[in-house]
Amino acid sequence: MANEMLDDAVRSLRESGVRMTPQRHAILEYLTTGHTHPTADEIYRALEHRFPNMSVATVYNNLRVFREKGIVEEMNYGDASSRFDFVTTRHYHMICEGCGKIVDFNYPVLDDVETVAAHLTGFKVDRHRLEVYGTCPDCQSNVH
Amino acid sequence: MANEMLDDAVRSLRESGVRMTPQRHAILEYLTTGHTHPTADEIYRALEHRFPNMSVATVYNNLRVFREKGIVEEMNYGDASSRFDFVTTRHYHMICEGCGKIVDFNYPVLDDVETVAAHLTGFKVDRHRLEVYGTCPDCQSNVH
DNA sequence: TATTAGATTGTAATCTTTATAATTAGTCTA
DNA sequence: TAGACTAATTATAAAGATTACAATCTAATA
Repeated sequence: MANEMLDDAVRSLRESGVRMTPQRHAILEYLTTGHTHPTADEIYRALEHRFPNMSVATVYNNLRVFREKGIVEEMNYGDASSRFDFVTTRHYHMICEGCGKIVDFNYPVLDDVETVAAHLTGFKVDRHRLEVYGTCPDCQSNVH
Repeated sequence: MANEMLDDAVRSLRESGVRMTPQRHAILEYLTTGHTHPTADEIYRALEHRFPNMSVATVYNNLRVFREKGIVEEMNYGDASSRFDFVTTRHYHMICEGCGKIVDFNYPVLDDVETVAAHLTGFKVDRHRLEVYGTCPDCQSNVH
């Protein structure tokens, strides 16, 4: 369940000395309850009715903390603002060029690419990122 | 040679009704002469001595045109500004998390990922993008 | 060469993100 | 449980990247 993910995240943050505030908890809760790839602004707007005094900076600060702790992944796509994704199992992203919709899909992890890239470039490889772009079913049928 | 790439680009743009201005030509020239993955601002600063009156908007406008025509690829990495890459042969990018350096490397095109992703999501696939992140040799030896 | 639509310029505006200082509030310990 | 310590939040300003827009200019075409 989402609750487990949330509890795990809270525990792991606590263990590394990160304090748990109501705002921070709410952002984590938002990310673990079906809201995938939101922007910072979307999170802010979703929570401002519960925290009328919350600052946008708080959202950004927390997202940075979560990213540094490996709890969320930050992604820059074509559009202006970053999107944030709660890290669960390894997955890749399919992105619609028509409407911007993002859908996760699973695929065997491309370890080989990392090995080859390390060999060719001399870099010490840390991670990789793969995105597929195309047109979602809705946008395909909306062509007129 | 770079000249061929440049000539091809100019021809293909002309054929699709894009006018060739000195500024536009200079931007293309810059992109085809060994300057890989520059930001819009880097292009602007590199050319402003030749075109003292050139506007930043011109650089952005042209990069958008080139992107729409498939002549350059736009990439958003962790840093603030987009980077632009002249499209030649298919290659992927290795990015240093220490200093931001970007190195191209070749790898068999991941057609299979596109096929699988299309099947799993119902999208019509257009293209994909892969980046590997790590630490470049320089940054590895600069750890102290 | 005259025409015309597209391109450029200059500037303002927008949008996202970060910086900063003051205030507030978790967490730890006595 | 109170007090202290320090991190987190808030509010606001600032920075930086990109876009919008109106006026001017110019490449392409006949």
